[in-house]
Amino acid sequence: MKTPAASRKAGPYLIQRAYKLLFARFGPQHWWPGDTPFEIMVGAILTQNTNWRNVSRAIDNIKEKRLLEPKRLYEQRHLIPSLITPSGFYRLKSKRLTAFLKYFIEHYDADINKMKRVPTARLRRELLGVPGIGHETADSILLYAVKRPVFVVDAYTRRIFSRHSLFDSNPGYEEIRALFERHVPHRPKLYNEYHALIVRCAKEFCKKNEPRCTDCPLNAV
DNA sequence: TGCCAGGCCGGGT
DNA sequence: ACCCGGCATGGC
Repeated sequence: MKTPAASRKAGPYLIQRAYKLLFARFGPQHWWPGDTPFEIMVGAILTQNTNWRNVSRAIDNIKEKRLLEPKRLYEQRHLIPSLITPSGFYRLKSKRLTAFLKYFIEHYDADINKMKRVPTARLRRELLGVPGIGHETADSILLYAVKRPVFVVDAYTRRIFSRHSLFDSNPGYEEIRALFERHVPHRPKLYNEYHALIVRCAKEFCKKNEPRCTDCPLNAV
C-alpha cells in the first residue's frame, strides 16, 4: 500500500486546517455567482480561462434577449457567438455551449431534476463526453448546479497549494481531487465553500506575478 | 504596454 | 505520459 505522491505532505490535518484558516479570514463566499442551475452551467463553460467579469457580460447579453433557457437558447443558437463575444474564445465557446445544450436537452429534456437522479460517477462520465467539457467544467457543474460533494480543482488550487508547499510533486487533476475528497467530509456546502475560498485567497493574496503572498492566511499552515 | 483571467483540445515528441 | 500552441476579450 503506497501513499500517493500528492498526499505525502498534505494529509488530513493540513487540508482541514487550510480550510479553517481561509474561512476564518474571508467568511462565507456565497458561490456560485448565478441564480439558477442552468445559469451556473452556462457560466461554467464560459469562464474557461476567462475573467468572470467578461463572463458576466456575456450572460447579461443572453438574459437581455430572454434566452437564458436551454431550449430557447438552443433554437436560437445562431445568436450565441454575438451574445457571448465579451467572454472571449467566442467561436470555440459557442460550439461548446451548443454541444452542452444538445446533450442537456436530449438526455434530460433540459430538466435539472432528471439530471439529479443520476449517480455522480455516471454524470461525470457523460459530461466529460461532451466536447469542450473537461475535468474542471464537469466538476463545477456537478458541485454548483447538481449539488454533489465534488472538489473542483482549478489553476488557483494548484498555485496556492504548490506555493505553500502542500504538494511535493506535480499531481494530476484526479490525484488532487481524490486527495481532497478523502479528507473533506462529503457535504456539498463544504466543497462549495472550500473552492470559493481558494479562489478568493488566490485573487487577493496569492497572485501569479507576486510570488510573495504577504498576509496570506495560508502562511500559517 | 504586456500580462493575466475560475480550460480544453489536438498534434507532436 | 507529458508539452505546446491556438483560441479572444477586456482590465489593470
